[in-house]
Amino acid sequence: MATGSAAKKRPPDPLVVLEAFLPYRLNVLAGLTSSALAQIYAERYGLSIPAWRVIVTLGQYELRTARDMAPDGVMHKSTVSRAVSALEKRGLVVRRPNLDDRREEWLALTPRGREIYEAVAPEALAVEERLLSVLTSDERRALSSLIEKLTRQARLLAPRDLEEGDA
Amino acid sequence: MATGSAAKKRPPDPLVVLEAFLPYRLNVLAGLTSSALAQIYAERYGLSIPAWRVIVTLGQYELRTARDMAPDGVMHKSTVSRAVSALEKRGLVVRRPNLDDRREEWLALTPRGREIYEAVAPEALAVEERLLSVLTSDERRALSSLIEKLTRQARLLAPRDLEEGDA
DNA sequence: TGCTATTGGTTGCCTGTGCAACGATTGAGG
DNA sequence: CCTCAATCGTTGCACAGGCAACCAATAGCA
Repeated sequence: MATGSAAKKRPPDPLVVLEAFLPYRLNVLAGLTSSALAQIYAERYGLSIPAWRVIVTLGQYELRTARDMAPDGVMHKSTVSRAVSALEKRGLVVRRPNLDDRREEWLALTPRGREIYEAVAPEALAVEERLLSVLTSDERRALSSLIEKLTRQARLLAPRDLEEGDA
Repeated sequence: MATGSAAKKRPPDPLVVLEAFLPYRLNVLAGLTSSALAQIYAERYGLSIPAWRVIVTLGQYELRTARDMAPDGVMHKSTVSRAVSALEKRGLVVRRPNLDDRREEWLALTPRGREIYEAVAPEALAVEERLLSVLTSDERRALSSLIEKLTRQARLLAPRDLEEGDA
């Protein structure tokens, strides 16, 4: 009772309503924002998502190793590796050996790489701002907090085998 | 001033801080929730994400065409087509011709398909609930509203060429 | 009735990426 | 010093999925 009309024909009351299902909605939203962004960094600068992330990280930190690009296993080692190779081939990134530990290599933007970074970054921020423009400052703060809480929780539920982990 | 230490060496103040960039955060969150869910429907039932969506949609609507599976271009025609083929081969879905328009076909779950649906759906909902368990009811409502606003806006910014559109 | 445009769905091709195995280097312990 | 385990990064393999060309069926229009 209270479930509305009882047994119209066969469907035993939908268990999952896809359009209301959080993981689905998050995937759709993330996909749409990626599409919006891709218009900038893919179509205009020929960057893939991993490449874009490498560029931004190097723009942010100046000097990093490939390992640092996937802090929490967001990107796979192999994905980073290939993105870096491609960027190196295009002359946007250089590798320099780390003499203290020759297993890893330092990565940095070349001048041309930084040029691109400085061109793309503001445009990307503009897209973000256009996205957020439908929210008030309070809503933005709430959004940020919600994303953080959910991300923390999702990390607990997701399989841990994304490389070693804690400690 | 107020920006902290001024010019340590070269980096001209990071333009984009990846960890604070909304599209990035959304992608990470969506990826993690997908991983958490995949443990259920992939590892335990051998379903891909598209297959899972087809199953859920048919569990919800009982009778749909392949076209209906991608209401807003979230999934590609070809993706749906291949997912349906695979499910048909496994005997979880059947096709029946639509005599009114023989271009399209009706899709429905077989009894075995519905069995799986009824087994997977509650588990998927449980994962969703575990995710949401860190939020209060107020926060859940806020989240839902924020996702909807952002999705609507993102749809405006994303390239429209995902099939025809408006009208 | 014929002719063209549109739509639902399939398939070949190509790219991107996860996985696992590997080589190179380092660190720990006897 | 030597050996074994762990770590950074690369690469071959396989598969998923986007794109575009295509087929079949329908609709619009003369």
